[in-house]
Amino acid sequence: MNDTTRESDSASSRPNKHFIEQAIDADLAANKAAGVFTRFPPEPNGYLHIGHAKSICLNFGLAKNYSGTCNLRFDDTNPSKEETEYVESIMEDVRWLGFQWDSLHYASDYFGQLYEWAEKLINDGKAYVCDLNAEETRQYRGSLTEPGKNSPFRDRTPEENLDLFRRMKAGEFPDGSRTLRAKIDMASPNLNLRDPVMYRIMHAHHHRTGDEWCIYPMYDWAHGQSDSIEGITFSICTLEFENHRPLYDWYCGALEIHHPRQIEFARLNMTYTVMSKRKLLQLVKENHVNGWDDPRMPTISGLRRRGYTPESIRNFAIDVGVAKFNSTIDVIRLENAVREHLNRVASRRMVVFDPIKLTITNWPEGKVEMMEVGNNPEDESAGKRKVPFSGSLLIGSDDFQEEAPRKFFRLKKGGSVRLRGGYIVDCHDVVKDADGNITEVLCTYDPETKSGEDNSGRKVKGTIHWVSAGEAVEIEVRNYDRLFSVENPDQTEEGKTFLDNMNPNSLDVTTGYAEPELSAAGEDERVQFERLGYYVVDPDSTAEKQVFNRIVPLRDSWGKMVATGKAG
RNA sequence: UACCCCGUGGUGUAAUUGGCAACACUACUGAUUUUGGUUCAGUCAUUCUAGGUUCAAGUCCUAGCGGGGUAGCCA
Repeated sequence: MNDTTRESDSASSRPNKHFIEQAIDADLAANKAAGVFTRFPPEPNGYLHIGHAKSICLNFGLAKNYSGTCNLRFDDTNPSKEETEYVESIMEDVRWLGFQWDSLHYASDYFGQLYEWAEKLINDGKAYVCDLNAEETRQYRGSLTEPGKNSPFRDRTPEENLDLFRRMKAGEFPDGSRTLRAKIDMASPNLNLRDPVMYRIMHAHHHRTGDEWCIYPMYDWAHGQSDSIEGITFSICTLEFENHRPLYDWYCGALEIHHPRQIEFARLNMTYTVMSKRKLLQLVKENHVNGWDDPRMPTISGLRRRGYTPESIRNFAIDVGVAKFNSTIDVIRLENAVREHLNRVASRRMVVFDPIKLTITNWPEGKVEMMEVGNNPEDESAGKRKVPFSGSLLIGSDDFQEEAPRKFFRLKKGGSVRLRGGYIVDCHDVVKDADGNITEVLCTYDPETKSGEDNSGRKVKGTIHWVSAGEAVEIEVRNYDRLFSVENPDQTEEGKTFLDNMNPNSLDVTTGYAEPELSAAGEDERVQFERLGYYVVDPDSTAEKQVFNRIVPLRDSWGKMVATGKAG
């Protein structure tokens, strides 16, 4: 499959550049930046989700379009939350999305340099060791409307600070007893500038540095400096860091080091899902879903298992745009992106759910005819496959009604329908059980109407899919739906949580009866079940039984007519 | 109630930086169709409000209104 067509992510080919590209163009033109060097800086404390995918596409895309570089850097400054499992999943997800980092880094690689720079700030009188505990620090900080008060330890001499800081590093003090703080302005209207903490004492085991350190840098102290060390020119982050930019700038200025430009954009929000790491973690830990890669999760690993293609996610990321307005994208756009891709590349197969028998009474006893059916009407080069046709077929019970409304174009008693890739059949009778339920539909076929060789001139309103009962292969089908039943799961009534908004019908497991060719589908292969939806082979498949996940259903205008009462 | 950011169709993004409000998606019409899929055509806006500058304002100015963010030793 061609993984690059249709992607208009070349900055030069798109007529209108978004505000970040415009800022980059301006800086490049003014010689304020030597090139476009970006980074994707996740904290390894959870799995990546579709919102991160937007950020990944942005950062790697910018680097690619401007012939720059993009690094992957793990922001691992808080050992109490971070794990190697997450590091590995993140690398896998970035690669799966189709990106390759120019170099791989960890903020923890810079702990030594950060420490040296901290001593420099102490010597310059720009940082001090503070003995206030967490609670006191909070009180001294003031509030949104009131200025803070200077810490009583603010005016220690550089010598005293240096001694104390070295002893902090040496492990002489217990957790939480002291911090190193930047000396900025306790009265600043920007709370981030009220002598922010640079280091806290944490006697914790770090996933990479082990027990080497017992003081760990805060985000603000580590992030910009890491950017600087790597020669990043554009440090792109989400809106909630806007208030941190003055501090980002202050640190680079105080250190007199390479000074990247931080630019903030609005993170992705999407309907019918939650995006916070905390909530995703809760869904996993409390077993509301089957792990991080549950196909209903908005995680990249979940979307991957669901059957989404990297190309469709990249197209989606471009489609939603980049701006500073805090918006919520309709999940339909994500679904459309994968439909658009799969319509072009997925082979069509026939699979019947909830079957009803269709017997062709004028079919030669025991005859099985192999029909040649195109794999993809959108792509002639996809070739054909053979589908067995016989006198004993299965069709979906949805596709038959004994007496049907005028707009019902499927099979009804006394009516006709085209069997996709087969013949036109005419229904003359039904068989019912003792309770009056239809158990079998009796038809005759019209030999003049064979698919591809039909010279009969007959026109029928509808075409339905089918499988030959004798040759049908049973498969397990997992029909997934949205995890939440409301647009904004976070909007809850008093006393309820987002969990109360979960969709109880987000997974429906059923048996499918498939044409034999489907057995050839290998792991990860995506196909369209004709008239139903796009499906992917799930890794739970065994030699005995294939398992398919529904990626997304086809648009269903008949279903919509039924739902809105316009089907009569 | 302090500071910062943001307000353009139902949704999301544009508007050559002061010159006919455009594109995509949804919805609704209709056409085509051996998938009720796909495809094609059409319809859907007092640019948050009020003033001001200007021949001309979505864009500039003033005031207001609305939304989001910020008081972790999280990132």
